[in-house]
Amino acid sequence: MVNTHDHTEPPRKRKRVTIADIAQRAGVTSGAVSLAVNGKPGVSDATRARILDVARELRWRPSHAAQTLMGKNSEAVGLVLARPAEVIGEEIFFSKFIAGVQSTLSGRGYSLMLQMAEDATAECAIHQSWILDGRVDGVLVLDPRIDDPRVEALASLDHPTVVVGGETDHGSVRSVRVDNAGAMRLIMDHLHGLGHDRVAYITGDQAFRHISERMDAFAQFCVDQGVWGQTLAGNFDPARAREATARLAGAPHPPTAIVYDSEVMTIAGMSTLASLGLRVPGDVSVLSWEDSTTCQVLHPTITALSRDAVSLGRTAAAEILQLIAGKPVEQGTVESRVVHRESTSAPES
Amino acid sequence: MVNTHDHTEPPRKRKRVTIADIAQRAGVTSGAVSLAVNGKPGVSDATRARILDVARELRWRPSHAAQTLMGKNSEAVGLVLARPAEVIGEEIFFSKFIAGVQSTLSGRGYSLMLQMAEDATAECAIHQSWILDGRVDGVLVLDPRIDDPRVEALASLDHPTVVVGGETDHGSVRSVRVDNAGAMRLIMDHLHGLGHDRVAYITGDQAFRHISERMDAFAQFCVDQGVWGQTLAGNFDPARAREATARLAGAPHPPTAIVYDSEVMTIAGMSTLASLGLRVPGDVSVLSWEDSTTCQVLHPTITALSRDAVSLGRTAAAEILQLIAGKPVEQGTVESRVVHRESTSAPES
DNA sequence: CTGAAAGCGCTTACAG
DNA sequence: CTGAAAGCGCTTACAG
Repeated sequence: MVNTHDHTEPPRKRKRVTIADIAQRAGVTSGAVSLAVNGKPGVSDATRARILDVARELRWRPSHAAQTLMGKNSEAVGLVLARPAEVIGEEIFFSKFIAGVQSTLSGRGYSLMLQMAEDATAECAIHQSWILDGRVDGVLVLDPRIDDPRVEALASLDHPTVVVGGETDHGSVRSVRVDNAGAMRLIMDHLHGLGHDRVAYITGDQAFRHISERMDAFAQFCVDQGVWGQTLAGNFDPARAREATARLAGAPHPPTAIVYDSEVMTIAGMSTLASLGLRVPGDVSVLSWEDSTTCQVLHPTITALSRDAVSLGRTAAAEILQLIAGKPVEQGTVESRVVHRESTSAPES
Repeated sequence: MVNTHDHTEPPRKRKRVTIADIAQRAGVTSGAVSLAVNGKPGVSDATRARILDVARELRWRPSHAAQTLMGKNSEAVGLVLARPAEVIGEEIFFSKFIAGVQSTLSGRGYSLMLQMAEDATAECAIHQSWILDGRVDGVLVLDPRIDDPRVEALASLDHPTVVVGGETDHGSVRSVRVDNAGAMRLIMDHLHGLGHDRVAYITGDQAFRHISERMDAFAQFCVDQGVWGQTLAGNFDPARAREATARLAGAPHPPTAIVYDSEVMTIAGMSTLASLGLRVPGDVSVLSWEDSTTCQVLHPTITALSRDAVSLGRTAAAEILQLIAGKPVEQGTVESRVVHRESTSAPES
């Protein structure tokens, strides 16, 4: 018996539906289909309706690759994280920021391209290849360092770029202004207002521009207001925050308040104080430069600077979207405020 | 005076360097260039060397769009998060998982496409468009729900898919096995071993498969070992965890140990206990199903199930990469262990 | 309003 | 080993 199936096509991947298929079925040319599906003038309403019907029926979807080849936007924004996986996994800031970026992007149908890099050089290389490949329409740069090479490199590519936490407006580069100095003044006003005049500040990595801005503002405030201010340079490492805290607590004349640069550092510091038998806020007030659920539920609850990383992300996303669309950028400002909770009070002595 | 600049070209975007440019400059055809730069046979070593030199000199980079149009892989993996931005910003699991995925992906030059979605239906739509657009080579699905529609939908697309936290191997769909039942047994062994026989479990959202697996294992253990076990269904909301904790604490015969399904819930519960004047672990032991720096630095430090979300992410990424490469998938298992800290001890009574 | 054609930047048979 | 050509799926002038 002859196998009549010998001549059937091999079961190759079901072929993609193209505008040519639609054109054939609708009895027009592929050019007409292109105009119709893109809502451009050049086809009659009747023809357009017929073409759209066929497209729907065939479940056609435009080929993203072909469209990009013709110069269409990729509808994606790039973000490279140049920090170790462990830090990104711990610091609540990153997930909040990304969540904020996402919520704005998703609303407009944009995706986020995310990658991690060893250092700023690798980060640049990734941004560059994404941009040259047309895989992203713009990129977001986080936490510029002092004399950051990335800003320069990206400016020379002349593509939409938004820097978060630096004041670099430069060619096609815009930035989300984060008023670190102002936020530090809010913090110091809060503590000074409560009556503290011996304040310590345990910092993150001062190679970052935002950290150095905070340090400057701290020093400035102390000088202006006659507050005894002690800065202990850290690097976001909780172990180091613990040491610094212990050193301060053991000093002959310890501070009455301590400010920490991150949530993780704050928690580490508080537990150190507790283990040394010091009461918060009775013996020393504590303030965190990052708010979180943990700050709200810990005992005592922690007074924190709420700069709202989620809306920082939203703002950055909104700016890059405007830049991509070629609209004038409404430079967003992210508000910070001090949320007063149990961990700060007037000094007892 | 005649403006000699009238005839200069407008300063349009500097044109892309293509293989045609290389071909012309090297005196060959573009076909030859393609073979040369892709390391394929068909050109002599001398020609190849010359072509590569020119390509380097012209700083040529292949057009990603043109390559995908010809069927090349996109070198990106997709992940859609179907949870509210607030939850993603708070739960440490997500950032750890993403960090883990990234660290494996980046090592192989892959990027992550990330997007947030309202619900599972929207998530499916995004995955589908990414896959059909050829923007991703495979997708990762997190936390399958009971009777999850996503798995079925993705299986029908016949593209590499890895489900994290479900046991669904099905067509082109693989899964990272997370032994929730076994982990719950570890937890209960720990508590039972300390002498607890009245244990409460405050859960996350039981619509998730992984939560329901944990609940089943909890009930099973209690029945088998004669432990009085009380499950209070929650939904990851710290406020709800707080209520549940207060209710338990106020019961006529309260539990001697409480297990929480997430870090945020645990912290909320601990602070509730503290505000009710109950000591941890003196009056009640506390155990968290998610480990973090916070668990390590809180006072008391929190006994936690360390399932290592970072390596879960790494494993998932490794599997999807194998699936994409068409290699047999070595199904990874993520180990869990109970890290014993201060918040659990033998019951005092 | 509609059709026929060129082109985006690459890859891949097919001849020489 | 090398050249000339077709094709991937779209968009966009350019004629009718």
